[in-house]
Amino acid sequence: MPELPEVETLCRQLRPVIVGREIQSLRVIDRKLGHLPPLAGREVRSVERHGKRMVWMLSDGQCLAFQLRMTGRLFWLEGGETPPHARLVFFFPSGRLVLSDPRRFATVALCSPSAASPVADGLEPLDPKALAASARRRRLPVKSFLMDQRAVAGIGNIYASEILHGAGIDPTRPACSLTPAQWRRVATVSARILAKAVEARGTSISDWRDLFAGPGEYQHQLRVYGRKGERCRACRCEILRVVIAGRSTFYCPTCQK
DNA sequence: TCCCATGTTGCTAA
DNA sequence: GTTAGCAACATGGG
Repeated sequence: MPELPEVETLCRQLRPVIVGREIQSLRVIDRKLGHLPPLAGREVRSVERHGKRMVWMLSDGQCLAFQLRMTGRLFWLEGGETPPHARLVFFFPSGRLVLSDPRRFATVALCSPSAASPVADGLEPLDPKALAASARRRRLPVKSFLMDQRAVAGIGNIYASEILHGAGIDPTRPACSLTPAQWRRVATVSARILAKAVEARGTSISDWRDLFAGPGEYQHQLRVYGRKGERCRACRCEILRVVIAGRSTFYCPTCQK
């Protein structure tokens, strides 16, 4: 599923295509998405992102929030084709935007034009002191802490493993046990990895595709995720897989302490 | 057939 | 209060 870099990729591709354009009509294919208010005739004023959530600001003051969850995808189509698992279609003058979602976990809902979220977004430079402060009483594994959307917005299972490898930190360490220097490493590495993943238009491990159905390229730069039994590119030791809070976690026992 | 899956929420129990 | 564990959501791929 899309994490921050994948959602950011969609936002960047979507802006030139729909910002300033009017939604002509809407077709709800999957009733599980629930009731959507009338949107026809509204113009999309902006496309924003916070963490893994995409938000459209509309000309009537409403905000529409997308949570793609595990398998939600957005595709821009100008021809007549319809992708598999289409759940929702926005008709614009120049084409259609389709929400495709095999597992049907994605949500679309109106939200209030909220003030800035108090949670730092992973693409912004993280403040190591603030990270340390919010982890001060958290004994859960630092990997789970990084994936807690209330701590940092946007980091999911793939990038949590990658960031901790880059920072040289054992993912099972209690969050409260990291030193200030280690939080500085986390802050620096996190911004660098997420930015590089955005540049690469995300990670296509299995079936992530961007707005134009193109694959991302960051899977070629992964250091640990999905590499159980392979060798660490830094020290040649074997990459291990462990389960933390029910999620696959990959790390190098030599590079990460 | 079984196991796995890039997410989130809510419950239970320690 | 915190955390782990589990189920649920629902489907497809290996």
